[in-house]
Amino acid sequence: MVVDPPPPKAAHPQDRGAARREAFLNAAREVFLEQGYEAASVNDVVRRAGGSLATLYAQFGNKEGLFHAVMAEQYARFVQALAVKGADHLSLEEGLQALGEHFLQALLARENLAFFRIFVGEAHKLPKAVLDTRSSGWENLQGVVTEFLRRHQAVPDPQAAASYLLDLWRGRHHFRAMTNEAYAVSDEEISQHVAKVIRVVLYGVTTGA
Amino acid sequence: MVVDPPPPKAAHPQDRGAARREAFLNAAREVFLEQGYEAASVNDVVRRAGGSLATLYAQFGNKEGLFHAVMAEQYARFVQALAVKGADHLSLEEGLQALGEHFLQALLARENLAFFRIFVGEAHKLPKAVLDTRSSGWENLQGVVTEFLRRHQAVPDPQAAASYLLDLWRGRHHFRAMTNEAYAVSDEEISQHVAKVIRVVLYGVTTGA
DNA sequence: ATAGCCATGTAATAACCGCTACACTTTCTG
DNA sequence: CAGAAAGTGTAGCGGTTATTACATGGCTAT
Repeated sequence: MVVDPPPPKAAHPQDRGAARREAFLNAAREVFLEQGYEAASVNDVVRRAGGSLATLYAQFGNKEGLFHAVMAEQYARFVQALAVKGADHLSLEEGLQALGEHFLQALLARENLAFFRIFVGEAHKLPKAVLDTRSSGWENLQGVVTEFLRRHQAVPDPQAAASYLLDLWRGRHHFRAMTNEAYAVSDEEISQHVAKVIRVVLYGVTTGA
Repeated sequence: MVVDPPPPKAAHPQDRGAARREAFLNAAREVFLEQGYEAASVNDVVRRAGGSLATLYAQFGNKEGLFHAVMAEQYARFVQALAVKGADHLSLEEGLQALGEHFLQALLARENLAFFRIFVGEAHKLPKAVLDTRSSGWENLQGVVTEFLRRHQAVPDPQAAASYLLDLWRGRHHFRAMTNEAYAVSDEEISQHVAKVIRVVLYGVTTGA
């Protein structure tokens, strides 16, 4: 055996490092999302995650690097939660209803609300890599809704209508939920709100009343 | 002169104290709005305002008290900026246009955007006195728009239509402006956006396209 | 003028912060 | 099994923080 298999070498240390990294990220996510960037303590993260402070600094460089990693991961989760594929075979109203409910549920999920709070307050110190793809999830969803409207030939300007749908779905609850942790919306309320917005956008305010 | 005039005694010290308080509040507003609560330093506030650290603590108790005072004042300013009286004699479209532009200009003003950023991130540590009246400005404006629509008998459900107008006016720009300091909207864009939303809500998506 | 009051300026306290250094143990590799 | 590499624990450094204490100055009223 003069030649070892080139690719499959050093499996364990990578796993070990990845496990440490994941533990750090999980603890850091808790701390950052519930305390904010400035109030969060790196020592507190290590205290919760176990392991050593030195290892954390070896992996993320400094506090800001850890914060960036947490926010990038959290943003990716949110985008993935938004990405929904089904609903193509549904009718116009049923499809929009499914899209809208899924969208609003994601927006109002506790973890994502905490993420948005930090995001709004600390956006100025996030790296461009996160900021540049900032609106990709949103525009992606808007594209899905636009395409759905276009396929059903429901409105003359699908792009504008999709924008109105998303803004109205979000408008009523998102800001209030961000600024008030006790603000709760039941599934029924979400469902009815989504349905009403659909009627208003598709058929005008006279039908929605 | 055995009896001095009871009310008008000690005029100067009150003025002096009020002037000190105002100087502290102005400096604190700058510091808090541009640095956030945690990153802000009380000594920095005193350095900018002049005066003494001891007097600041005598007036506001501690850092949180100073923060509460700043946020309450700033919120009052925002509410007052929203409160617009005129536009009663205007036509339906012209009146809504004036209301919408005024509303969006206030929402997107630099100082108010900074206020919202702190408000979203730090709402959990604001006193109830501020939080309870949190939505009063918004609901007040919604009431004005509702009344305006009702007087013109423009729609069957003025309350719902007013809600849609406000959500759509705000939706497109507010969140983006909060998370991106470089996000700029020209007066023309605001005017056109407001007008388009009015057409959509009043006459449906078919006309707005 | 004298006594009292309040603002001032400055210094000190005590705690916590991010971060680094270092000696030690564990784990993997050749 | 020897040695390299990586993880661990702790202790400490330099700095900043909110907050308090205190000695000093200017003002008002008697």
